[in-house]
Amino acid sequence: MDKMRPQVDPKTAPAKGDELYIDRLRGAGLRPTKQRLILMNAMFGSGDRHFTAEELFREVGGAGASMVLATVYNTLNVLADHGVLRRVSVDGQRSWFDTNINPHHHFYVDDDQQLIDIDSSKLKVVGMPELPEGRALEQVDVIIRIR
Amino acid sequence: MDKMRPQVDPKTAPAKGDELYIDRLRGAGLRPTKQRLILMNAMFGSGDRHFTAEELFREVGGAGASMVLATVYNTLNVLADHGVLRRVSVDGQRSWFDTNINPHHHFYVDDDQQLIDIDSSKLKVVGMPELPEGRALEQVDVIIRIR
DNA sequence: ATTTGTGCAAATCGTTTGCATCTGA
DNA sequence: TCAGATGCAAACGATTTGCACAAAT
Repeated sequence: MDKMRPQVDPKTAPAKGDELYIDRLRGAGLRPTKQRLILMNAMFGSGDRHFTAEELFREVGGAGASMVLATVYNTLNVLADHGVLRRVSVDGQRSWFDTNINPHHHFYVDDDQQLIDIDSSKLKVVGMPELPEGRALEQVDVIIRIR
Repeated sequence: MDKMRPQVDPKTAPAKGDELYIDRLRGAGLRPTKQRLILMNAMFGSGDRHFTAEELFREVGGAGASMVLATVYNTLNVLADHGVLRRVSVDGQRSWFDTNINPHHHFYVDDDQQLIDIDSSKLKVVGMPELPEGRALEQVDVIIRIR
């Protein structure tokens, strides 16, 4: 089995559409590195989407490509921690990420492990209870599991 | 404690409340084994609660005790699959289980990794969208993350 | 006698970490 | 220059699995 082989490859030089992502990264206080730009392009290049670290890694070339799996994990975590991505917990196994950071909800198709957005204008949570003493609201997740 | 009465190892002797659990297991089509009864007692012995496999394992004696960790995992999975327990996904790391199988929701305190029930009479989801073609509703999870 | 469950250890899977090296500001 | 990123391999934690043995029906 071939090991991941990272390399400095000229073909991965910043593309023209990158200014947007460079700004977005800088705006979050993050350095726009080559790897991050590759990931941003892959993630945000085609509308709202959901993926795991492994999936995104394969998408940008997998083993022997532009970066190492650990970098994908690190980057996704950093981006989620800085509000560029949203983390979604659907199963106890792996972490999902969502390019849509606006409040919204999800269908989760158990059988084919797929996330589908639900606009927050349609589905609402009413009767939000008082939070326990001294706690602050962080996020409301609604996951509708279907099969 | 009564010293006159011969002591029986609580790990091997069915307790008096066990008929209830035996029925509940049989009702779910499961054999009431010694290990399962120990777990049922621990889980359901004190109102609604939340726990991970590891936690429950420690509670019933941990290593060198009444059963092996893998059995706890297997049992919890079987019980959840048969509707005796409810699985709750809050983080991408480990699986939580809930003894309350009635529809209800949760606070999740991020900092101390704690689940708190929210009665479903208070908090409701309105505007449930149509399910995607050919899908059936399985469960609705609302998790209010707080810190 | 069959079927089902358990013990145990090894394997697997997803993810993180330590450290040397590299890179962007 | 120098904090911050990345490569890489090893470590890790949670969970599952394979197989021989034990227990429940």
